[in-house]
Amino acid sequence: MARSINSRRIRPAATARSSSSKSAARLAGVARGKLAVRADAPDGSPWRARRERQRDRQVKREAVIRAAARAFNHKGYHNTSLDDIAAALDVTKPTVYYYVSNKEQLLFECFVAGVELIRAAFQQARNLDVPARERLNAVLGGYATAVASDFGWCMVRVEEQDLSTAMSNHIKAIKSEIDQGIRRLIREGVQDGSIQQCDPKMTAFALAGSLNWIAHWYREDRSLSAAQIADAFITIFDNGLRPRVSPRRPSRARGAPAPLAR
Amino acid sequence: MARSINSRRIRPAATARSSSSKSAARLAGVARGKLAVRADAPDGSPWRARRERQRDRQVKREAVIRAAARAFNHKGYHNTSLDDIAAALDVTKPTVYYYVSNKEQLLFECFVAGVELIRAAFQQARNLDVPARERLNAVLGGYATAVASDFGWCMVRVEEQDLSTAMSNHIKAIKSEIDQGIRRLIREGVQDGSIQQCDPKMTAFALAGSLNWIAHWYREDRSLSAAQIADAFITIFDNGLRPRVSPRRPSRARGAPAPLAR
DNA sequence: TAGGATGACTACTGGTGAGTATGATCCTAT
DNA sequence: ATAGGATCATACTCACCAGTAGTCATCCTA
Repeated sequence: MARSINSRRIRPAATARSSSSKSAARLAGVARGKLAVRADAPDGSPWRARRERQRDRQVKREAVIRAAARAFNHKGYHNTSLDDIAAALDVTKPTVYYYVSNKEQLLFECFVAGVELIRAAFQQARNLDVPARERLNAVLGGYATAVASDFGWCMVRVEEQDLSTAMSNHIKAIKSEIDQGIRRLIREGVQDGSIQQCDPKMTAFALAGSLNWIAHWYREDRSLSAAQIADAFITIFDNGLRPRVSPRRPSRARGAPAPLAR
Repeated sequence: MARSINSRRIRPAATARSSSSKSAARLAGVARGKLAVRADAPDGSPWRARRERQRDRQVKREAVIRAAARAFNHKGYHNTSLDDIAAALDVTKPTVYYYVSNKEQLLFECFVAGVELIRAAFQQARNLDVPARERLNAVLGGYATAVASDFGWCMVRVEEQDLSTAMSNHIKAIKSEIDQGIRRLIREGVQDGSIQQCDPKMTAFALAGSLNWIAHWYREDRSLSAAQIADAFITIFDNGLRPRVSPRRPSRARGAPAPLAR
Protein backbone atom coordinates (compact mmCIF):
# COMPACT_ATOMS: atom_id res chain seq x y z
CA MET A 1 0.00 0.00 0.00
CA ALA A 2 2.69 2.44 -1.02
CA ARG A 3 1.44 5.96 -0.52
CA SER A 4 1.61 7.74 -3.82
CA ILE A 5 3.40 11.00 -3.40
CA ASN A 6 2.45 13.11 -6.32
CA SER A 7 4.89 15.94 -6.27
CA ARG A 8 2.97 18.94 -7.34
CA ARG A 9 3.31 22.05 -5.27
CA ILE A 10 0.42 23.95 -3.85
CA ARG A 11 -1.23 25.79 -6.69
CA PRO A 12 -3.74 28.24 -5.24
CA ALA A 13 -6.35 28.77 -7.91
CA ALA A 14 -6.00 26.53 -10.92
CA THR A 15 -2.71 28.19 -11.75
CA ALA A 16 -0.83 25.72 -13.88
CA ARG A 17 2.56 27.32 -13.68
CA SER A 18 5.14 24.60 -13.96
CA SER A 19 7.11 25.15 -10.81
CA SER A 20 9.97 22.74 -11.15
CA SER A 21 12.64 24.40 -9.04
CA LYS A 22 12.46 22.75 -5.68
CA SER A 23 13.48 25.74 -3.63
CA ALA A 24 12.39 28.68 -5.74
CA ALA A 25 8.82 27.58 -6.12
CA ARG A 26 8.23 27.32 -2.42
CA LEU A 27 4.62 27.39 -1.44
CA ALA A 28 4.73 30.98 -0.26
CA GLY A 29 6.62 32.20 -3.24
CA VAL A 30 4.27 30.80 -5.81
CA ALA A 31 1.23 32.09 -4.05
CA ARG A 32 2.54 35.58 -3.55
CA GLY A 33 3.86 35.82 -7.03
CA LYS A 34 0.50 35.07 -8.52
CA LEU A 35 -1.70 36.93 -6.14
CA ALA A 36 -0.12 40.11 -4.92
CA VAL A 37 -0.26 41.72 -8.33
CA ARG A 38 -3.97 42.40 -8.42
CA ALA A 39 -4.49 45.12 -5.83
CA ASP A 40 -8.25 45.31 -6.19
CA ALA A 41 -8.74 47.38 -3.04
CA PRO A 42 -7.79 51.08 -3.01
CA ASP A 43 -4.53 50.78 -1.17
CA GLY A 44 -1.92 53.46 -1.25
CA SER A 45 -1.68 53.14 2.50
CA PRO A 46 0.28 51.28 5.14
CA TRP A 47 -0.43 47.68 6.06
CA ARG A 48 -1.00 47.02 2.41
CA ALA A 49 1.43 44.13 2.60
CA ARG A 50 -0.39 42.82 5.59
CA ARG A 51 -3.68 42.71 3.74
CA GLU A 52 -2.05 41.03 0.81
CA ARG A 53 -0.54 38.43 3.04
CA GLN A 54 -3.87 37.74 4.61
CA ARG A 55 -5.37 37.28 1.19
CA ASP A 56 -2.57 34.92 0.29
CA ARG A 57 -3.23 32.99 3.41
CA GLN A 58 -6.89 32.70 2.54
CA VAL A 59 -6.09 31.46 -0.93
CA LYS A 60 -3.69 28.88 0.38
CA ARG A 61 -6.12 27.80 2.99
CA GLU A 62 -8.70 27.21 0.32
CA ALA A 63 -6.19 25.23 -1.67
CA VAL A 64 -5.67 23.00 1.34
CA ILE A 65 -9.38 22.49 1.69
CA ARG A 66 -9.84 21.70 -1.96
CA ALA A 67 -6.95 19.25 -1.87
CA ALA A 68 -8.55 17.61 1.12
CA ALA A 69 -11.86 17.39 -0.69
CA ARG A 70 -10.27 15.72 -3.64
CA ALA A 71 -8.40 13.28 -1.46
CA PHE A 72 -11.50 12.42 0.57
CA ASN A 73 -13.40 12.07 -2.65
CA HIS A 74 -10.85 9.69 -3.99
CA LYS A 75 -9.90 7.55 -1.02
CA GLY A 76 -12.52 8.25 1.58
CA TYR A 77 -12.18 10.26 4.74
CA HIS A 78 -10.76 7.58 6.96
CA ASN A 79 -8.37 6.25 4.39
CA THR A 80 -6.87 9.67 3.85
CA SER A 81 -4.11 10.76 6.19
CA LEU A 82 -3.10 14.34 6.59
CA ASP A 83 0.24 13.28 5.20
CA ASP A 84 -1.56 12.38 2.01
CA ILE A 85 -3.13 15.78 1.78
CA ALA A 86 0.15 17.45 2.53
CA ALA A 87 1.88 15.34 -0.09
CA ALA A 88 -0.71 16.29 -2.68
CA LEU A 89 0.26 19.89 -2.07
CA ASP A 90 3.92 18.98 -1.81
CA VAL A 91 4.27 20.30 1.70
CA THR A 92 4.49 18.56 5.04
CA LYS A 93 1.87 17.84 7.60
CA PRO A 94 2.62 20.69 10.00
CA THR A 95 2.05 23.07 7.14
CA VAL A 96 -1.43 21.75 6.73
CA TYR A 97 -1.96 22.19 10.43
CA TYR A 98 -0.89 25.75 10.04
CA TYR A 99 -3.95 26.45 7.94
CA VAL A 100 -6.43 24.21 9.59
CA SER A 101 -6.76 23.11 13.16
CA ASN A 102 -7.49 19.44 12.68
CA LYS A 103 -8.77 16.80 10.34
CA GLU A 104 -12.30 17.12 11.54
CA GLN A 105 -12.41 20.79 10.73
CA LEU A 106 -11.04 20.01 7.32
CA LEU A 107 -14.00 17.78 6.62
CA PHE A 108 -16.33 20.39 7.96
CA GLU A 109 -14.90 23.07 5.71
CA CYS A 110 -15.33 20.84 2.70
CA PHE A 111 -18.93 20.34 3.69
CA VAL A 112 -19.53 24.04 4.03
CA ALA A 113 -17.91 24.76 0.70
CA GLY A 114 -20.33 22.40 -0.96
CA VAL A 115 -23.31 23.78 0.88
CA GLU A 116 -22.52 27.29 -0.18
CA LEU A 117 -23.16 26.27 -3.76
CA ILE A 118 -26.59 25.04 -2.82
CA ARG A 119 -27.35 28.15 -0.84
CA ALA A 120 -26.44 30.21 -3.85
CA ALA A 121 -28.90 28.20 -5.92
CA PHE A 122 -31.64 28.97 -3.43
CA GLN A 123 -30.71 32.61 -3.48
CA GLN A 124 -30.91 32.83 -7.25
CA ALA A 125 -34.17 30.95 -7.42
CA ARG A 126 -35.73 33.30 -4.93
CA ASN A 127 -35.55 36.13 -7.44
CA LEU A 128 -37.19 34.18 -10.25
CA ASP A 129 -40.70 35.28 -11.04
CA VAL A 130 -42.04 31.92 -12.16
CA PRO A 131 -44.21 29.16 -10.69
CA ALA A 132 -42.75 27.36 -7.73
CA ARG A 133 -42.14 24.21 -9.74
CA GLU A 134 -39.72 26.02 -11.96
CA ARG A 135 -37.98 27.63 -9.03
CA LEU A 136 -37.67 24.17 -7.56
CA ASN A 137 -36.16 22.99 -10.82
CA ALA A 138 -33.61 25.75 -10.65
CA VAL A 139 -32.66 24.85 -7.09
CA LEU A 140 -32.38 21.19 -7.89
CA GLY A 141 -30.17 22.02 -10.84
CA GLY A 142 -27.80 23.91 -8.58
CA TYR A 143 -28.02 21.12 -6.06
CA ALA A 144 -27.04 18.53 -8.65
CA THR A 145 -24.11 20.60 -9.80
CA ALA A 146 -22.94 21.03 -6.23
CA VAL A 147 -23.11 17.32 -5.56
CA ALA A 148 -21.07 16.66 -8.67
CA SER A 149 -18.42 19.16 -7.61
CA ASP A 150 -15.19 18.46 -5.77
CA PHE A 151 -17.00 19.00 -2.51
CA GLY A 152 -19.98 16.85 -3.35
CA TRP A 153 -18.63 13.76 -1.73
CA CYS A 154 -17.83 15.52 1.52
CA MET A 155 -21.16 17.24 1.58
CA VAL A 156 -23.04 14.05 1.10
CA ARG A 157 -20.99 11.59 3.07
CA VAL A 158 -20.18 13.49 6.22
CA GLU A 159 -21.03 11.09 8.92
CA GLU A 160 -22.10 12.70 12.10
CA GLN A 161 -20.23 9.98 13.96
CA ASP A 162 -16.95 11.29 12.65
CA LEU A 163 -17.45 14.72 14.13
CA SER A 164 -17.63 16.24 17.55
CA THR A 165 -21.13 16.82 18.80
CA ALA A 166 -20.83 20.54 18.29
CA MET A 167 -19.93 20.25 14.63
CA SER A 168 -22.34 17.43 14.16
CA ASN A 169 -25.16 19.64 15.38
CA HIS A 170 -23.99 22.43 13.17
CA ILE A 171 -24.12 20.18 10.14
CA LYS A 172 -27.48 18.79 11.06
CA ALA A 173 -28.82 22.30 11.27
CA ILE A 174 -27.52 23.18 7.83
CA LYS A 175 -28.90 20.01 6.32
CA SER A 176 -32.22 20.69 7.89
CA GLU A 177 -32.21 24.21 6.52
CA ILE A 178 -31.79 22.87 3.01
CA ASP A 179 -34.39 20.21 3.51
CA GLN A 180 -36.87 22.75 4.75
CA GLY A 181 -36.13 24.94 1.78
CA ILE A 182 -37.02 22.17 -0.62
CA ARG A 183 -40.15 21.29 1.28
CA ARG A 184 -41.24 24.89 1.20
CA LEU A 185 -40.86 25.06 -2.54
CA ILE A 186 -42.88 21.88 -2.92
CA ARG A 187 -45.63 23.25 -0.72
CA GLU A 188 -45.70 26.47 -2.66
CA GLY A 189 -45.88 24.52 -5.88
CA VAL A 190 -48.81 22.52 -4.64
CA GLN A 191 -50.54 25.73 -3.65
CA ASP A 192 -49.96 27.60 -6.88
CA GLY A 193 -50.94 24.53 -8.85
CA SER A 194 -47.63 23.98 -10.56
CA ILE A 195 -46.92 20.78 -8.62
CA GLN A 196 -49.39 18.01 -8.14
CA GLN A 197 -50.67 17.04 -4.74
CA CYS A 198 -48.06 15.12 -2.74
CA ASP A 199 -46.51 14.68 0.67
CA PRO A 200 -43.88 17.45 0.82
CA LYS A 201 -41.72 15.76 3.40
CA MET A 202 -41.39 12.45 1.63
CA THR A 203 -41.12 14.05 -1.76
CA ALA A 204 -38.30 16.24 -0.54
CA PHE A 205 -36.55 13.16 0.82
CA ALA A 206 -36.94 11.41 -2.51
CA LEU A 207 -35.63 14.34 -4.52
CA ALA A 208 -32.68 15.02 -2.25
CA GLY A 209 -31.86 11.33 -2.13
CA SER A 210 -31.69 11.03 -5.87
CA LEU A 211 -29.41 14.01 -6.12
CA ASN A 212 -27.20 13.12 -3.19
CA TRP A 213 -26.64 9.75 -4.68
CA ILE A 214 -25.00 11.31 -7.69
CA ALA A 215 -21.91 11.72 -5.54
CA HIS A 216 -21.62 7.96 -5.39
CA TRP A 217 -21.55 7.17 -9.05
CA TYR A 218 -20.45 10.34 -10.76
CA ARG A 219 -16.80 9.71 -10.18
CA GLU A 220 -17.06 6.36 -11.91
CA ASP A 221 -18.86 7.42 -14.99
CA ARG A 222 -17.68 10.69 -16.41
CA SER A 223 -19.48 10.17 -19.68
CA LEU A 224 -21.84 12.98 -18.75
CA SER A 225 -21.01 16.47 -17.58
CA ALA A 226 -22.42 17.76 -14.33
CA ALA A 227 -24.76 20.05 -16.22
CA GLN A 228 -26.05 17.21 -18.35
CA ILE A 229 -26.76 15.15 -15.28
CA ALA A 230 -28.53 18.05 -13.68
CA ASP A 231 -30.70 18.48 -16.74
CA ALA A 232 -31.48 14.82 -17.03
CA PHE A 233 -32.62 14.68 -13.41
CA ILE A 234 -34.67 17.81 -13.74
CA THR A 235 -36.41 16.34 -16.72
CA ILE A 236 -37.28 13.28 -14.71
CA PHE A 237 -38.43 15.20 -11.67
CA ASP A 238 -40.35 17.69 -13.70
CA ASN A 239 -42.16 14.92 -15.49
CA GLY A 240 -43.04 13.34 -12.20
CA LEU A 241 -44.12 16.42 -10.33
CA ARG A 242 -46.08 18.27 -13.00
CA PRO A 243 -49.80 18.06 -12.22
CA ARG A 244 -51.90 15.68 -14.24
CA VAL A 245 -55.00 16.63 -16.10
CA SER A 246 -56.68 13.34 -15.47
CA PRO A 247 -58.02 12.82 -11.95
CA ARG A 248 -55.46 11.23 -9.71
CA ARG A 249 -55.56 7.46 -9.56
CA PRO A 250 -53.60 6.12 -6.58
CA SER A 251 -52.99 2.63 -7.99
CA ARG A 252 -50.44 1.39 -5.55
CA ALA A 253 -49.22 -2.14 -5.84
CA ARG A 254 -49.04 -4.04 -2.52
CA GLY A 255 -51.79 -3.62 -0.01
CA ALA A 256 -50.92 -0.13 1.01
CA PRO A 257 -52.53 1.82 3.82
CA ALA A 258 -54.18 5.12 3.18
CA PRO A 259 -51.86 7.74 1.71
CA LEU A 260 -49.56 9.17 4.32
CA ALA A 261 -51.09 12.04 6.20
CA ARG A 262 -49.22 15.32 6.34
CA MET B 1 -14.23 8.22 24.68
CA ALA B 2 -14.95 5.31 26.96
CA ARG B 3 -16.09 2.35 24.91
CA SER B 4 -19.45 1.21 26.19
CA ILE B 5 -19.28 -2.45 26.94
CA ASN B 6 -22.79 -3.73 26.99
CA SER B 7 -22.57 -7.04 28.62
CA ARG B 8 -25.05 -9.22 26.83
CA ARG B 9 -23.94 -12.56 25.57
CA ILE B 10 -24.37 -13.73 22.03
CA ARG B 11 -28.00 -14.51 21.47
CA PRO B 12 -28.35 -16.30 18.16
CA ALA B 13 -31.85 -15.55 16.92
CA ALA B 14 -33.72 -13.02 18.96
CA THR B 15 -33.76 -15.38 21.86
CA ALA B 16 -34.31 -13.31 24.97
CA ARG B 17 -33.39 -15.87 27.55
CA SER B 18 -31.87 -14.13 30.53
CA SER B 19 -28.56 -15.88 30.75
CA SER B 20 -27.08 -14.47 33.88
CA SER B 21 -24.75 -17.23 34.96
CA LYS B 22 -21.37 -16.28 33.69
CA SER B 23 -20.11 -19.78 33.05
CA ALA B 24 -23.27 -21.75 32.40
CA ALA B 25 -24.56 -19.48 29.68
CA ARG B 26 -21.46 -19.80 27.59
CA LEU B 27 -21.97 -18.85 23.98
CA ALA B 28 -21.92 -22.44 22.81
CA GLY B 29 -24.18 -23.61 25.56
CA VAL B 30 -26.89 -21.10 24.88
CA ALA B 31 -26.87 -21.77 21.20
CA ARG B 32 -27.02 -25.50 21.48
CA GLY B 33 -29.62 -25.35 24.16
CA LYS B 34 -31.97 -23.36 22.00
CA LEU B 35 -31.27 -24.93 18.66
CA ALA B 36 -30.61 -28.63 19.04
CA VAL B 37 -34.16 -29.29 20.16
CA ARG B 38 -35.78 -28.86 16.79
CA ALA B 39 -34.62 -31.88 14.84
CA ASP B 40 -36.19 -30.94 11.57
CA ALA B 41 -34.21 -33.53 9.62
CA PRO B 42 -34.91 -37.23 10.07
CA ASP B 43 -32.06 -38.05 12.34
CA GLY B 44 -31.98 -41.15 14.38
CA SER B 45 -28.55 -41.83 12.98
CA PRO B 46 -24.89 -41.12 13.72
CA TRP B 47 -23.24 -37.75 13.07
CA ARG B 48 -26.38 -36.11 14.31
CA ALA B 49 -24.41 -34.15 16.83
CA ARG B 50 -21.99 -33.11 14.17
CA ARG B 51 -24.74 -31.65 12.01
CA GLU B 52 -26.19 -29.88 14.97
CA ARG B 53 -22.86 -28.34 15.78
CA GLN B 54 -22.49 -27.11 12.27
CA ARG B 55 -25.89 -25.56 12.39
CA ASP B 56 -25.01 -23.90 15.64
CA ARG B 57 -21.91 -22.53 14.11
CA GLN B 58 -23.87 -21.08 11.25
CA VAL B 59 -26.34 -19.45 13.59
CA LYS B 60 -23.59 -17.95 15.65
CA ARG B 61 -21.83 -16.72 12.59
CA GLU B 62 -24.94 -14.94 11.50
CA ALA B 63 -25.28 -13.43 14.92
CA VAL B 64 -21.79 -12.02 14.55
CA ILE B 65 -22.64 -10.55 11.18
CA ARG B 66 -25.82 -9.01 12.43
CA ALA B 67 -24.05 -7.52 15.41
CA ALA B 68 -21.47 -6.07 13.07
CA ALA B 69 -24.18 -4.60 10.87
CA ARG B 70 -25.80 -2.94 13.82
CA ALA B 71 -22.52 -1.55 15.04
CA PHE B 72 -21.56 -0.24 11.62
CA ASN B 73 -24.99 1.22 11.30
CA HIS B 74 -24.63 2.99 14.59
CA LYS B 75 -21.05 4.19 14.62
CA GLY B 76 -19.84 3.79 11.09
CA TYR B 77 -17.47 1.20 9.74
CA HIS B 78 -14.23 2.91 10.60
CA ASN B 79 -15.31 3.96 14.03
CA THR B 80 -16.25 0.44 14.95
CA SER B 81 -13.51 -1.79 16.25
CA LEU B 82 -13.77 -5.53 16.32
CA ASP B 83 -13.56 -5.21 20.06
CA ASP B 84 -16.78 -3.26 19.92
CA ILE B 85 -18.50 -5.98 17.98
CA ALA B 86 -17.14 -8.61 20.31
CA ALA B 87 -18.28 -6.63 23.31
CA ALA B 88 -21.76 -6.31 21.88
CA LEU B 89 -21.89 -10.10 21.84
CA ASP B 90 -20.13 -10.30 25.18
CA VAL B 91 -17.26 -12.31 23.80
CA THR B 92 -13.71 -11.37 22.94
CA LYS B 93 -12.11 -10.45 19.69
CA PRO B 94 -10.54 -13.82 18.90
CA THR B 95 -13.99 -15.33 19.08
CA VAL B 96 -15.16 -13.02 16.37
CA TYR B 97 -12.14 -13.97 14.33
CA TYR B 98 -13.08 -17.56 14.82
CA TYR B 99 -16.22 -17.00 12.80
CA VAL B 100 -14.99 -14.48 10.31
CA SER B 101 -11.60 -14.00 8.77
CA ASN B 102 -11.26 -10.23 8.98
CA LYS B 103 -13.08 -6.97 9.26
CA GLU B 104 -13.33 -6.49 5.56
CA GLN B 105 -15.12 -9.76 5.11
CA LEU B 106 -17.48 -8.79 7.87
CA LEU B 107 -18.49 -5.73 5.93
CA PHE B 108 -18.86 -7.78 2.81
CA GLU B 109 -21.12 -10.28 4.49
CA CYS B 110 -23.33 -7.49 5.76
CA PHE B 111 -23.57 -6.19 2.25
CA VAL B 112 -24.51 -9.56 0.87
CA ALA B 113 -27.12 -10.08 3.56
CA GLY B 114 -28.79 -6.86 2.50
CA VAL B 115 -28.58 -7.66 -1.16
CA GLU B 116 -30.26 -10.98 -0.68
CA LEU B 117 -33.37 -9.18 0.43
CA ILE B 118 -33.41 -7.21 -2.79
CA ARG B 119 -32.79 -10.28 -4.88
CA ALA B 120 -35.74 -11.90 -3.22
CA ALA B 121 -37.87 -8.93 -4.17
CA PHE B 122 -36.83 -9.33 -7.80
CA GLN B 123 -37.62 -13.02 -7.63
CA GLN B 124 -41.10 -12.44 -6.32
CA ALA B 125 -41.86 -9.73 -8.80
CA ARG B 126 -40.85 -11.95 -11.66
CA ASN B 127 -43.83 -14.18 -11.01
CA LEU B 128 -46.35 -11.36 -10.94
CA ASP B 129 -48.60 -11.24 -13.94
CA VAL B 130 -49.11 -7.50 -14.07
CA PRO B 131 -47.78 -4.55 -16.09
CA ALA B 132 -44.09 -3.84 -15.65
CA ARG B 133 -44.76 -0.67 -13.69
CA GLU B 134 -46.43 -2.66 -10.97
CA ARG B 135 -43.67 -5.21 -10.94
CA LEU B 136 -41.26 -2.33 -10.59
CA ASN B 137 -43.30 -1.04 -7.70
CA ALA B 138 -43.05 -4.39 -6.01
CA VAL B 139 -39.29 -4.49 -6.45
CA LEU B 140 -38.86 -0.98 -5.17
CA GLY B 141 -40.97 -1.84 -2.16
CA GLY B 142 -38.66 -4.71 -1.32
CA TYR B 143 -35.69 -2.50 -2.02
CA ALA B 144 -36.92 0.12 0.40
CA THR B 145 -37.51 -2.43 3.10
CA ALA B 146 -34.04 -3.84 2.59
CA VAL B 147 -32.44 -0.44 2.87
CA ALA B 148 -34.32 0.19 6.08
CA SER B 149 -33.18 -3.11 7.53
CA ASP B 150 -30.20 -3.73 9.80
CA PHE B 151 -28.07 -4.31 6.75
CA GLY B 152 -29.26 -1.29 4.85
CA TRP B 153 -26.44 0.92 5.97
CA CYS B 154 -23.76 -1.56 5.02
CA MET B 155 -25.36 -2.25 1.70
CA VAL B 156 -25.55 1.38 0.83
CA ARG B 157 -22.38 2.75 2.33
CA VAL B 158 -19.81 0.15 1.39
CA GLU B 159 -17.01 2.16 -0.01
CA GLU B 160 -15.00 0.36 -2.56
CA GLN B 161 -11.92 2.06 -1.15
CA ASP B 162 -12.29 0.13 2.06
CA LEU B 163 -12.12 -3.23 0.36
CA SER B 164 -9.57 -5.25 -1.48
CA THR B 165 -9.85 -5.03 -5.23
CA ALA B 166 -11.24 -8.53 -5.46
CA MET B 167 -14.11 -7.82 -3.10
CA SER B 168 -14.58 -4.41 -4.53
CA ASN B 169 -15.11 -5.90 -7.96
CA HIS B 170 -17.46 -8.45 -6.54
CA ILE B 171 -19.57 -5.75 -4.98
CA LYS B 172 -19.55 -3.66 -8.09
CA ALA B 173 -20.82 -6.61 -10.05
CA ILE B 174 -23.67 -7.18 -7.64
CA LYS B 175 -24.60 -3.53 -7.64
CA SER B 176 -24.56 -3.51 -11.39
CA GLU B 177 -26.79 -6.56 -11.49
CA ILE B 178 -29.39 -4.77 -9.41
CA ASP B 179 -29.10 -1.63 -11.44
CA GLN B 180 -29.58 -3.54 -14.66
CA GLY B 181 -32.60 -5.26 -13.19
CA ILE B 182 -34.26 -1.96 -12.47
CA ARG B 183 -33.41 -0.60 -15.87
CA ARG B 184 -34.89 -3.65 -17.50
CA LEU B 185 -38.15 -3.22 -15.65
CA ILE B 186 -38.28 0.41 -16.70
CA ARG B 187 -37.67 -0.49 -20.32
CA GLU B 188 -40.35 -3.14 -20.18
CA GLY B 189 -42.73 -0.65 -18.67
CA VAL B 190 -42.07 1.84 -21.42
CA GLN B 191 -42.71 -0.86 -23.97
CA ASP B 192 -45.92 -2.19 -22.49
CA GLY B 193 -47.13 1.36 -21.98
CA SER B 194 -47.35 1.24 -18.21
CA ILE B 195 -44.47 3.68 -17.77
CA GLN B 196 -44.12 6.90 -19.63
CA GLN B 197 -41.25 7.54 -21.99
CA CYS B 198 -38.02 8.22 -20.13
CA ASP B 199 -34.31 7.55 -20.05
CA PRO B 200 -34.03 4.17 -18.29
CA LYS B 201 -30.49 4.65 -17.09
CA MET B 202 -31.03 8.00 -15.46
CA THR B 203 -34.40 7.07 -14.13
CA ALA B 204 -32.95 3.98 -12.53
CA PHE B 205 -30.26 6.11 -10.93
CA ALA B 206 -32.86 8.48 -9.60
CA LEU B 207 -35.03 5.75 -8.16
CA ALA B 208 -32.17 3.84 -6.59
CA GLY B 209 -30.72 7.05 -5.21
CA SER B 210 -33.93 7.99 -3.47
CA LEU B 211 -34.20 4.60 -1.90
CA ASN B 212 -30.57 4.25 -0.94
CA TRP B 213 -30.75 7.53 0.81
CA ILE B 214 -33.29 6.15 3.20
CA ALA B 215 -30.41 4.48 4.99
CA HIS B 216 -29.09 7.92 5.90
CA TRP B 217 -32.09 9.34 7.60
CA TYR B 218 -34.14 6.36 8.70
CA ARG B 219 -32.15 5.78 11.82
CA GLU B 220 -32.83 9.32 12.94
CA ASP B 221 -36.51 9.43 12.37
CA ARG B 222 -38.29 6.29 13.41
CA SER B 223 -41.68 7.90 13.25
CA LEU B 224 -42.51 5.76 10.23
CA SER B 225 -42.19 2.04 9.83
CA ALA B 226 -40.16 0.62 7.00
CA ALA B 227 -43.32 -0.51 5.26
CA GLN B 228 -44.84 2.93 5.53
CA ILE B 229 -41.78 4.49 4.01
CA ALA B 230 -41.78 1.96 1.21
CA ASP B 231 -45.39 2.74 0.45
CA ALA B 232 -44.87 6.47 0.56
CA PHE B 233 -42.01 6.25 -1.89
CA ILE B 234 -43.91 3.94 -4.19
CA THR B 235 -46.76 6.38 -4.25
CA ILE B 236 -44.39 9.14 -5.27
CA PHE B 237 -42.62 7.09 -7.90
CA ASP B 238 -45.82 5.68 -9.27
CA ASN B 239 -47.26 9.14 -9.61
CA GLY B 240 -44.19 10.25 -11.46
CA LEU B 241 -43.79 7.30 -13.76
CA ARG B 242 -47.37 6.64 -14.76
CA PRO B 243 -47.92 7.73 -18.36
CA ARG B 244 -49.75 10.95 -19.00
CA VAL B 245 -52.80 11.22 -21.16
CA SER B 246 -51.89 14.67 -22.37
CA PRO B 247 -49.07 14.82 -24.92
CA ARG B 248 -45.71 15.10 -23.26
CA ARG B 249 -44.53 18.65 -22.69
CA PRO B 250 -40.80 18.75 -21.87
CA SER B 251 -40.86 22.12 -20.11
CA ARG B 252 -37.40 22.11 -18.59
CA ALA B 253 -36.26 25.14 -16.73
CA ARG B 254 -32.74 26.28 -17.56
CA GLY B 255 -31.59 26.21 -21.14
CA ALA B 256 -31.40 22.48 -21.44
CA PRO B 257 -30.04 20.61 -24.42
CA ALA B 258 -32.16 18.10 -26.26
CA PRO B 259 -33.37 15.28 -24.04
CA LEU B 260 -30.66 12.80 -23.32
CA ALA B 261 -30.28 10.26 -26.05
CA ARG B 262 -30.48 6.60 -25.17
C1' DT C 1 19.13 46.84 10.69
C1' DA C 2 17.10 44.71 14.78
C1' DG C 3 13.09 42.39 16.13
C1' DG C 4 8.65 40.64 15.45
C1' DA C 5 5.48 38.08 12.60
C1' DT C 6 4.82 34.57 9.53
C1' DG C 7 5.53 30.16 7.25
C1' DA C 8 7.36 25.89 7.05
C1' DC C 9 10.18 21.49 8.44
C1' DT C 10 12.26 17.66 11.30
C1' DA C 11 11.46 14.57 14.56
C1' DC C 12 8.98 13.08 17.78
C1' DT C 13 4.72 11.14 21.18
C1' DG C 14 0.74 8.71 22.28
C1' DG C 15 -3.07 6.22 21.26
C1' DT C 16 -5.62 2.97 18.78
C1' DG C 17 -6.88 -0.98 16.57
C1' DA C 18 -6.21 -5.03 13.39
C1' DG C 19 -4.65 -9.34 13.69
C1' DT C 20 -2.12 -13.40 16.21
C1' DA C 21 0.48 -16.80 19.28
C1' DT C 22 -0.50 -19.61 22.77
C1' DG C 23 -2.98 -22.16 25.71
C1' DA C 24 -7.18 -23.47 28.59
C1' DT C 25 -11.61 -25.86 28.45
C1' DC C 26 -15.23 -28.67 26.88
C1' DC C 27 -17.28 -32.16 23.84
C1' DT C 28 -17.23 -36.23 21.04
C1' DA C 29 -15.64 -40.53 19.35
C1' DT C 30 -12.95 -44.59 19.72
C1' DA D 1 -10.08 -42.38 29.69
C1' DT D 2 -8.00 -40.37 26.23
C1' DA D 3 -6.77 -38.39 21.81
C1' DG D 4 -8.35 -34.90 19.03
C1' DG D 5 -11.11 -31.35 17.42
C1' DA D 6 -13.96 -27.35 18.42
C1' DT D 7 -14.44 -23.05 20.93
C1' DC D 8 -12.92 -19.22 23.28
C1' DA D 9 -9.69 -16.16 26.37
C1' DT D 10 -5.29 -13.83 27.74
C1' DA D 11 -1.94 -11.20 26.28
C1' DC D 12 0.52 -9.83 23.16
C1' DT D 13 2.80 -7.55 18.27
C1' DC D 14 2.98 -4.25 14.86
C1' DA D 15 1.75 -0.56 12.00
C1' DC D 16 -0.39 3.50 11.18
C1' DC D 17 -1.69 8.10 12.09
C1' DA D 18 -3.37 12.41 14.44
C1' DG D 19 -1.35 15.88 16.58
C1' DT D 20 2.83 18.52 18.80
C1' DA D 21 7.43 20.48 20.31
C1' DG D 22 10.95 22.82 18.97
C1' DT D 23 13.59 24.94 15.36
C1' DC D 24 14.91 27.39 11.38
C1' DA D 25 14.21 30.61 7.46
C1' DT D 26 12.31 34.68 5.50
C1' DC D 27 9.93 38.82 5.06
C1' DC D 28 7.94 43.12 6.86
C1' DT D 29 7.86 46.90 9.90
C1' DA D 30 9.82 50.26 12.68
